[in-house]
Amino acid sequence: MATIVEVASLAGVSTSTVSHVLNETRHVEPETRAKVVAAMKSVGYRRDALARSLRRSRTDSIGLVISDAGEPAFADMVHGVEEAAAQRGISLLLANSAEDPARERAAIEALLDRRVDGLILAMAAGSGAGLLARIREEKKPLVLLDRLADLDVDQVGVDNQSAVTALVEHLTDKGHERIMLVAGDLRVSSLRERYDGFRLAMRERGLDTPSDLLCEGTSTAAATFEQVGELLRTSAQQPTAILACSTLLGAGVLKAVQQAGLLIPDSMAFATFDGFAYSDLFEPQITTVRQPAFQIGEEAVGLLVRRLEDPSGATQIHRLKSSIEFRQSTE
Amino acid sequence: MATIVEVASLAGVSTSTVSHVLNETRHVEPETRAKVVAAMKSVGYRRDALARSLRRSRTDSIGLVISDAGEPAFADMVHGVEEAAAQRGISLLLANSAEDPARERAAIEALLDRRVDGLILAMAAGSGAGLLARIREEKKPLVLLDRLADLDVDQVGVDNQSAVTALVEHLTDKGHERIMLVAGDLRVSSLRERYDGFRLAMRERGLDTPSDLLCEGTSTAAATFEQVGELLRTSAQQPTAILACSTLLGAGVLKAVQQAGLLIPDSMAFATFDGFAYSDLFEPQITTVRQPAFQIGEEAVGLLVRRLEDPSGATQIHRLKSSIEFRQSTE
DNA sequence: CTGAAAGCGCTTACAG
DNA sequence: CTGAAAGCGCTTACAG
Repeated sequence: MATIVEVASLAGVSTSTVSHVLNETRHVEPETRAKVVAAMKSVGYRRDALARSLRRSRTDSIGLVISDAGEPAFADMVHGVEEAAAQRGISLLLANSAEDPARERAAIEALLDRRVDGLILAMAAGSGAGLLARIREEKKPLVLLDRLADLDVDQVGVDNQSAVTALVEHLTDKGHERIMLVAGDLRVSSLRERYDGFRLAMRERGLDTPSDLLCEGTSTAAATFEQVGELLRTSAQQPTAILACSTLLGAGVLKAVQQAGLLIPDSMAFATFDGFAYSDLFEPQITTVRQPAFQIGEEAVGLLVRRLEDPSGATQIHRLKSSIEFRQSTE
Repeated sequence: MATIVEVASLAGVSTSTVSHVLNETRHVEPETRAKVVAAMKSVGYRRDALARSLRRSRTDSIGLVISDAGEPAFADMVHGVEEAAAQRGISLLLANSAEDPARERAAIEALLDRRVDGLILAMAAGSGAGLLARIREEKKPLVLLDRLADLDVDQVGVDNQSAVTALVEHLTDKGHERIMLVAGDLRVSSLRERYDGFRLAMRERGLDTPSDLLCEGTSTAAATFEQVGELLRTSAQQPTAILACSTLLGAGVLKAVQQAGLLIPDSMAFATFDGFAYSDLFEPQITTVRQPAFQIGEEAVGLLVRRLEDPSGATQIHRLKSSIEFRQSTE
């Protein structure tokens, strides 16, 4: 690998000059510049971003730690982050915590070691408050993604409250009063928000949800299948509708409903958050809350970049609007 | 950020010693070590991976450039790469070319600037041979992912030939002779292999596929929908089965089939490569070739690491086996 | 068993 | 308009 020194000596100039033509950071006489450019060409010069970063103490890279690379919504967010970063000439370091706080911690430490300019984080379900304190301690710009926290930190997510309210309104309008909520792991803030929003919206309509219509704590499709199946078999008050709070939970519910021999929508209405890819091609067609996952990712980069430019600006918390696709499953 | 110098002076030792306790790279007296460790704790020392990389001329990072972050199979491969890299303490730099050779080139240049130890690449459809030559020129270890090339480079993909042969065998056994192939962009090597494999397998069974049963060149679901719809409307010899070579193509086909008022499998058999997530929950249930995408990703990291350890070893080309899920759509 | 010092490849005040 | 030189934070022969 050729270095700036070789280029300089070949061109008969100082390394300062080479650096300045490289960065267009001070005027260089056209002839001098031409010699430098020619020298760079001839040795196949490529600037070492590491050395540059070391000297400038910024890396033009950011770290993204997501909690569950399996969920399609997260895949779209990663996609959005990548796109927005690339547009700005920022490199993306990706890590997946797989909902494991220990892996999450390790990933973040590795990212900090690499001196990323900032972090975007979708926290693992069980991760403690210590983690964020640690990042703050390092004074590293941080944006929370999808899973928000009640803290003074930049964040981007979706408006879970209003989405779940709209869904409850839709279902109650259709005459449903016994709605089962399949909520998932309530340590995940987005799921907690959907859960709380659901109960609030129900109460506002004078409806109370008995505990055997609240299925929470599962975090795999298989476990959800089991638990929902059990509830459908044993519950004194059978639901007329089921609402799942993520793709994975929805998959478990669908399987349980099918096994119970229930038909959607005739014997059971069903709606889910996030939903399935290309689902309009298949039966049953399912009412789905779509979060703008790609844009959430883009927005996270936007916030992070803003923060890098203005470290002391006011904290921003963005909640993008979900859209609801009303389909046959709740007809 | 505390540096090794501060730690050294606080502990009353040289920076050499600090470095050696950090890396456990030579014996240090227990007492000395204790002082160093205490000093590191007290200043909250964190090693600068950049400086370390610069000095050692290796970064313990790899770059992954994929061609289409939208396809679920690629999402799984990324997932596998991330997992395998993390296990080895390697950081992952992710970029998406979105099938655009210019973006691909830019991404690779950025990665090379960052001195990644190696590259994993799923080439964009239209990317020229120059790209690989360029990487070879830089003597950067490279593994080709999913989209293989007829070159002396480490590669991991799937055995498209045998998968498509099995599918053709399955369909012809069911009595299908007029099978439409929806092949996609034939500049993509995996799609080319499926196309060639299909024609070969058909010929071996004494079947010739007329050109109006060969749909190729589309690379979006929308374009595929249009083109397949057109063929279904105009073709002299209507197919009794359709085979799609990717998820995206399959989505276009399904829509066209539905619009044509054809029922799967009664009036049209259908099978696809890659397939849809959770598709066993929905109707119609579709015969699908599943590639082990996650393992392909893991394997790519394995090959790359092997190459880093043994730069002059023999080139390895791994083709993992796909599995075929036979479902109702081809009954 | 430990330290002094060179050097990785850049950027950037400072000087002329 | 350009150059000499310090310094970013490490690792690692070399020496004792």
